[in-house]
Amino acid sequence: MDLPSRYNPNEVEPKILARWEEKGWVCNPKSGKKPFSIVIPPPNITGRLHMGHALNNTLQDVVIRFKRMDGYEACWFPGTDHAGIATQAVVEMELLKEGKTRKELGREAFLARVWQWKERYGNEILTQLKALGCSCDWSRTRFTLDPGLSRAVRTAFVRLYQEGLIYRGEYMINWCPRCETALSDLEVEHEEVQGNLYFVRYPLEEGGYVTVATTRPETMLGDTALAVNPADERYRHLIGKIAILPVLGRRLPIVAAEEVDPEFGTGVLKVTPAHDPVDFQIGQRLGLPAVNVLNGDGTVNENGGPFAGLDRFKAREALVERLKTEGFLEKIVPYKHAVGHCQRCRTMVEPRLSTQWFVRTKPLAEPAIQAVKDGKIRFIPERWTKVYFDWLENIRDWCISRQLWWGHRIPAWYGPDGEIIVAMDEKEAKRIARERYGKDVELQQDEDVLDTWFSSALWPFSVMGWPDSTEDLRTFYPTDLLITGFDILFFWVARMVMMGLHFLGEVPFREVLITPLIVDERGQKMSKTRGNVIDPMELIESHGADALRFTMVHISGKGRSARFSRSLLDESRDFLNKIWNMARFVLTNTADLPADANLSGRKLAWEDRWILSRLQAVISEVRDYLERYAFHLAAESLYHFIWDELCDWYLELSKVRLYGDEPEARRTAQVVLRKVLVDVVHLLHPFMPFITEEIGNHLGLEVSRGAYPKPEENLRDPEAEEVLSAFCELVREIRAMRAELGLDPAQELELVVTGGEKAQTILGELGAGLSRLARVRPRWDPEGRPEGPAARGLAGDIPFFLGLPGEVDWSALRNRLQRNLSKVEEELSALEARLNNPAFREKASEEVVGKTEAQAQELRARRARLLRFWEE
RNA sequence: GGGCGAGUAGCUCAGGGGGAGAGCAUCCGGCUUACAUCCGGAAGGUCAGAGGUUCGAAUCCUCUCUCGCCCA
Repeated sequence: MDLPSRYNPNEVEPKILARWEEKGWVCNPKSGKKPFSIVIPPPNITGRLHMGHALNNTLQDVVIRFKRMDGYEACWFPGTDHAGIATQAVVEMELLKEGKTRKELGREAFLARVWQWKERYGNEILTQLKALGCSCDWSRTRFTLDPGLSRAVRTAFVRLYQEGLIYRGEYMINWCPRCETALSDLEVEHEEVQGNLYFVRYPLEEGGYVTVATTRPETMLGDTALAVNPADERYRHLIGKIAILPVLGRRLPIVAAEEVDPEFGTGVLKVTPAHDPVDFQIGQRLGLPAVNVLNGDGTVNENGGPFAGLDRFKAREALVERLKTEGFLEKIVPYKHAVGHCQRCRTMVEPRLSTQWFVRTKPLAEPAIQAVKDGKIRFIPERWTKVYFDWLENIRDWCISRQLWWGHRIPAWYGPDGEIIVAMDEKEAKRIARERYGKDVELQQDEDVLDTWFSSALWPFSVMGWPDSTEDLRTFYPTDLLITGFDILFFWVARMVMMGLHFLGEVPFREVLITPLIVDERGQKMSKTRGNVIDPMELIESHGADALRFTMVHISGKGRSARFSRSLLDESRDFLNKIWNMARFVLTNTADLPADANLSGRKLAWEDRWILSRLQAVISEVRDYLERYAFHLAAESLYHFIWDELCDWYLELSKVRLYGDEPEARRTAQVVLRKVLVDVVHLLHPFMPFITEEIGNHLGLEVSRGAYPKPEENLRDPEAEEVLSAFCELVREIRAMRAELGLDPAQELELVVTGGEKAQTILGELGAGLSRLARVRPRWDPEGRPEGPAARGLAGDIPFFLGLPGEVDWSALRNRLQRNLSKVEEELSALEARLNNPAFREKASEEVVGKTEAQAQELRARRARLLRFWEE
C-alpha cells in the first residue's frame, strides 16, 4: 500500500464525488424502513454558495447521513427557488449592458431570456452543494417554477380565494420605486437615518395658521386634511375649521383623530391617506379622499401640480425651496428616524395606496400557533418559540402580488366589467365566465405575479407532488427536521407551518433547528459592502470540503452568531491530516491481516481493553449528541478521542507488539487497530464524508452506506480504564520531570517503581510500553532504588525513583516537589472545609459525600508521600 | 419602547449546581521508522460587576454595565 503522508483532498474528493454521482442517493418510499426526511431550504437560482449555505447544508447532511447509516430511509429533498425580484434584477442588468430594457423586450421575450439564464447559471449552486458533499436525493430535485410546483401554487391560490382567505383590494402597501413593485412588510427593513423635521405653516381660512411638522414634505401634495388629538386642549377649537394647503391651495378640513400623538412635532398631523398607513386609517374612517401623488418609479405624478415629473427627493427640495420663499416654512430641525428600505436593493420604500392581492393571515396563524403550543413542532434552541409566537400573534395581512414578470402569474382573470374570476387556468376561467355572462367574453389575466415566498410556503409538500396524493407524501410528510437560519423564521418557517396545516392538516416538520449566523473573525456580518465575504468554494479548493464541513460543525454550537476564521479551517485540515496518518499507520501495519480476523478468542492486552472500552463510551456519547443535534459536541468528542487517546497513546503502545517478535500478540494488536479504525471512520463519516469514504475504500468498505456503530456493552472495562489512567499518569510524570530537569529526551533512564499491585501490573504487562513511551528501563521493586543519583517522584498513588545520569539541578526538583505539595494542600484544604461543614454532610447526597471523602483520603496519602520525599 | 443573545486564559470559544477546560498564540525541548499540517513539556483565569437562593454557584434568580441582533 502506498499512501501519501499528507492528505490531499483535491485528489480524493472529486474521485469520491464521481462515485456518489454514479450511484446517487435515491430514496425508496416503499423500502419498509422507518422514513426520515428533510427538505432543503431552496437556495436562489441567482445565488452562489455562501457561508450560510455551507453551514446549513453541512448540518443537514450530517443528520441525513447519520440517519441513513442508522437504518432509516433517509430522504433529503433538494431544489432551488426562482427568487422573483433577485432573478429579474440580474437579467435586467444583463439586458442593460446590451442597452435594452425588459419593457422594450416584452413579457414573453423577457421571460424566455430569464429561463435561458436559469438553464445556464441557475443550477450552479446545486453543483456547489454536491462539492460540499451533500447527499441529497438529486433525482428528486425540484424548482419552484416547475410545472408540478406551479400547479401546487395555483391550487393553493384558488382554494384560499374560494375560502375567502385571499382577497384583492386597495390598501396601503410598501412600494419600492426602484424595483417598481409592492413588497410585503417583511421585505422592508427599517434603518435609522439622519433626516429633517420640516415645520410648515398651513394658513387657516379664517386667518392665522397652524404649524405642522413632517419628515416627508413632498407628500403634502397629497394632503386631504389636518388632524389633531381630540384631547389636545391647544387645538380643540380648530376642529371643524378649514386650512389651506400651501402651494396647491387645496381646502383641508381639520379633523379629530385619536391616532395623533400630541407629543410629536407640533401636535398637528397632516393627513395624506394615499401615502401613510396611519393617515390611510384616519382617511378610511372619516371618508377623506386619497390623492396619490407618486408614480411607480418614485416621480411625482400629475396630482403634484408644478412638481409633476420630478423625482421624489428633487420634488422635496423644490417644494421646500418654494415654501421658504413663500413664507410657509417655519424651520427645519435635524431629526433621526427609522425609514423603510427595500430589502433587495436598499432603496427607500414609499408607503403607497395601491390595489393588490392579500392573504388574510389571522385564521391561518391561529392553528400555526396552536401546533407549536401542542408540541407538534419543537424549536431548537427553544427560545425561538417565543419569537415565532410574537410574530404570529401580531401578524398582519400578507401582500402577495408583485409587479414583476418572473414568477407565478396570479391565476385571476377580469371580465369586461372588471369582475374577478379565479381559476386554475385560462380554460377554466373561460368556462366560469361563460356561466357567469351567458356567453364567451374577452378575459384579461392579472398582470402580476405572486410573492416568491408564497410558493416557498408550499415547498415541504409541493416537492412531494401535492396536490396529488403521492407515495412520497404519504411516506415522507411531515418531514422530520428543518434546518435554517433565523433570518427567514417569519418569511418562510412560519408560513410553511400555516400552509402545511391548512392544506394537509399536518405540520410540515416536527423539529426546527435554527442555526447561527456566520460572521467574520471580528464578529461582523459578512456583506458585499463591508468586503468581508468569504467564498466557501474557495475554501473547498484550498482545504477540501471535509475541512470546511468540520469547521462549520465546530462553530455551529454558538448562540446567534458563529465566528468563522481561517485558522479554525487550518485546524480542521490538520485534524484531517492526523486522521489520514492514523489510518495510514493502521492500514500499512495490518496489510497482512486476514479480512475475517476478529477479536474472539484473543487475549487482549490492557491497552486493548482500554481503547475498546473508551471507544464504546465515545460511540454512545456521539450518538447521544447527534440525537440532540449537538453536532459540535459530537465533533469535539471524536476529536479528543482520536487525537488524544487513540493516536497519542494507543497507537504508540501498539508499536510494542507490532514491531515485536510475538506473532500472536502482534495479530491481536492488528485486530484491535483495525476494529477501532473501522468504527472511527463510520463515526466520523457524517462530518467528513470524503476522507472516511476514501479510508473505507482501502479497508474494502463503503462507509457511506455502512451502519453507524452501536456501543457494545461487553467491551466496557472500568478496570482497564483505571490501569491505563495510572499508566499514563506515570508516563506523564516522568516526562515532566525529564523536561524540567532539562534532560536529553532520547536518553534512557533507570526507573524503579515502588508501589503496590497496580504498579506491579503496569511494570509487568505494560513494562515494554512504559519503556517505549517514557524512555526508561523500568523495574518493580518495593524495597529498591537505583544505584547512582535518583529523583523521587509520585504519579497518582504510585511512587517511583527516576535514575539520573549524573548531578542535576536539584533546585528544579525541589521546586517541582514544592509546587506539587502546595497544589495538593490547596485542594485538600478545600475538600476538608467542605467535609467539616455539618450542613454538607447532612444535606448533600450520599454519593457526593462519599466521593469527596475518597478524594480527601487520596490527597492525604499523596501529601504524606510528598512530605516524606521532602524530608529525604 | 419591548424582546433575545453574548461577556470564561492574550485570541476564538466549549462547559451549564459538587475537582475551571480545548484549540490557537506564547515559552522550553525534540526531524523518535503514521503524521513537523507532527511529538513532549510549561506558563496563563476574581468565569463582566453587585446582590440573592443553596450545605455548595462559572452554572439557577434579580439588578447593573458593555457589545451584538430582532421587533415596534
